Amino acid sequence: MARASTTADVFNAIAEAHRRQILDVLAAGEKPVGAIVDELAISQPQVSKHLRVLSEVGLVQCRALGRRRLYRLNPTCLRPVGDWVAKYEHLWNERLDRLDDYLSDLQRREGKRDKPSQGAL
Amino acid sequence: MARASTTADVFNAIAEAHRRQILDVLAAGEKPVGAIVDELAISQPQVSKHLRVLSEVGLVQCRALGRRRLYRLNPTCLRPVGDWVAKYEHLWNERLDRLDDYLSDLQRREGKRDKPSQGAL
DNA sequence: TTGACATATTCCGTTCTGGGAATATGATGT
DNA sequence: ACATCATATTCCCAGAACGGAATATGTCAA
Repeated sequence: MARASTTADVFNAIAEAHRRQILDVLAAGEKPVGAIVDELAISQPQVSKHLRVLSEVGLVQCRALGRRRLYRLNPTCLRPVGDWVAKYEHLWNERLDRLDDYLSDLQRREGKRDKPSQGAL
Repeated sequence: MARASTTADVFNAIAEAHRRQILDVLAAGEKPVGAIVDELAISQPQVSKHLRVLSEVGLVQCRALGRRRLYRLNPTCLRPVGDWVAKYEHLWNERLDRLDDYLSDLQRREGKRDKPSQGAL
């Protein structure tokens, strides 16, 4: 079967560092291809190809203006990624979470902090 | 140059759906390879290969116990991904953000809501 | 030691990739 | 019509991927 297509999935699309850089540039606002080429050190054909991938997964949208094409970020498509990593966020913030829980418990119950907070992992 | 190695980067490592599934399984706690093979519908060699990739980028860690190998999630390595998508979170929550801003302005200034909120994007 | 079990590795084939170079498409201005 | 600018596409290549099948490694039990 070989590797999945980069356009199969937002996860595959953002696996490429250059593509993430392009999204970062577009996060500042709608821009024509040339502006991306200038900001990053990528050749124009490469930028166009990456933009094609990003647009096929819906991460960017295009609008023609004269002989330029303005690309704009469509951040909604990053939600699946955000949701997926969010599941792990509390794990790498575990220490802080426990502190928060502890403080919340202190505030709420005023001295009855004894919940063992189910030590999974 | 061809495509980047899956072990080059956490982003590349999690691009594969099967690898994300494995991480999801391990989020519940340390498990031997066989348990992952049972929970998911992936052959044992494939699971081992995916675990190797995940371990090379640091996403999982291994511990030998008898003839089994217990794999455990190392969620810290997902932070770069979390941080990267976090930059976009406020964009896909924009409507809520604007509502929040609006309400804050209402509360703070009591009726002077006229700031055009700089329409970037 | 021998056999059964748990996991890792190697070999193979198909598929898809990112980059470079060259070229095609398309719009603007004169 | 023409030259120029802005972008997209095609052709090519080396490299890497996943999956399957087979095999190697390593551990326990008797």
